[in-house]
Amino acid sequence: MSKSMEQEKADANVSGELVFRLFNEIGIIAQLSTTRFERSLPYGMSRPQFSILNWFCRVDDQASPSRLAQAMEVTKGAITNSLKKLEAKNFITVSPDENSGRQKVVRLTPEGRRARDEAILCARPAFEQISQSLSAEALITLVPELEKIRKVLDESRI
Amino acid sequence: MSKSMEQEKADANVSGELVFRLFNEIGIIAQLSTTRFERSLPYGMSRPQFSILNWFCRVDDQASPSRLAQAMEVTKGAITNSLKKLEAKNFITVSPDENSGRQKVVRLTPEGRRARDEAILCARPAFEQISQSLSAEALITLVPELEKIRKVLDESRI
DNA sequence: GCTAAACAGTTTAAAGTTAAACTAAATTAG
DNA sequence: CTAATTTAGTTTAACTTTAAACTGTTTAGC
Repeated sequence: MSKSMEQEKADANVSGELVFRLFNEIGIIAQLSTTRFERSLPYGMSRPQFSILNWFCRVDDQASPSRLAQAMEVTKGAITNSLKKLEAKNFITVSPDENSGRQKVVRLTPEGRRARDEAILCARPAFEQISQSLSAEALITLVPELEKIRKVLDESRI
Repeated sequence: MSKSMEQEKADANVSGELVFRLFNEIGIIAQLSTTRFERSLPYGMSRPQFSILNWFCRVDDQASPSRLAQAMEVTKGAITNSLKKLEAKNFITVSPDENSGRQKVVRLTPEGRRARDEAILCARPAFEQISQSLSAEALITLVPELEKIRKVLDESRI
């Protein structure tokens, strides 16, 4: 085996180990931060429910349930469930689509928008401590790298 | 309001927004990578089950269920459930603790160790693609930063 | 020693998720 | 135009997790 091949193999092992650790850390952080985040949310809102409201504020003002399912990366059944909860709280409206009899149109209500803004305010303190113990520079490099990883995973979804 | 105070506030907002995006990305990556990882695992092993086997290989060769619950960051009930599954597959043994009538001792079996090694082999291809589309340098800076965040979250757990 | 508190583990109910079956509507192909 | 396929959304069953109640054991305090 040539020297360069050996080196390549070593690199691969190091990367493999690092990728493994990477996803391990990410899994633990996701678990801990989701728990913390959900506890801080108002109106008995869950993280998936918040994500839907937030999506409407950031991406589009209306969508079909299946589009939301894709955006949230969950099954259609899960979305059906979440939309029922949000509708019961008057945070969204669900109406038939005039252009397609098999689709529905989901829209944010003004109450939903207010609830989302409030949720962000409520969650802020829970994360302020973390933002204090992390340097701004670290965050600035971290976030784009994670976005890249998310995109790779997302585009190569099975 | 003084100039520096204004600047401070702006920094806080930027950090707040970044922290928010950080945990959002982490949540999505965790979801996508966990799905991918679990699909690649052999013996109908779940991620929590794998984590337990992996813990025994990396940290200690025996432990009580409650120590595992703390290490895995899940409730005792969840551990009871996972240990039953692992015991049914003969990947662990659960015996009474001779020194304490209320504790149990969980140990990895040789089959469990083999299953863990096999799981790592099975999972490797699923992550190889990611490790190729990420630079080694990026990984090397990313992982320690995430470890730091995990520790902050972990130490300040509510 | 005895009682109260703390601790380890299990069980239960409630909640949320997935995969798959199902209903209904739209599209495609012949 | 009709039949087959695909698509949208709901429902169901199985599973996992949490929080809380519960059982049994150990430790502390008096």
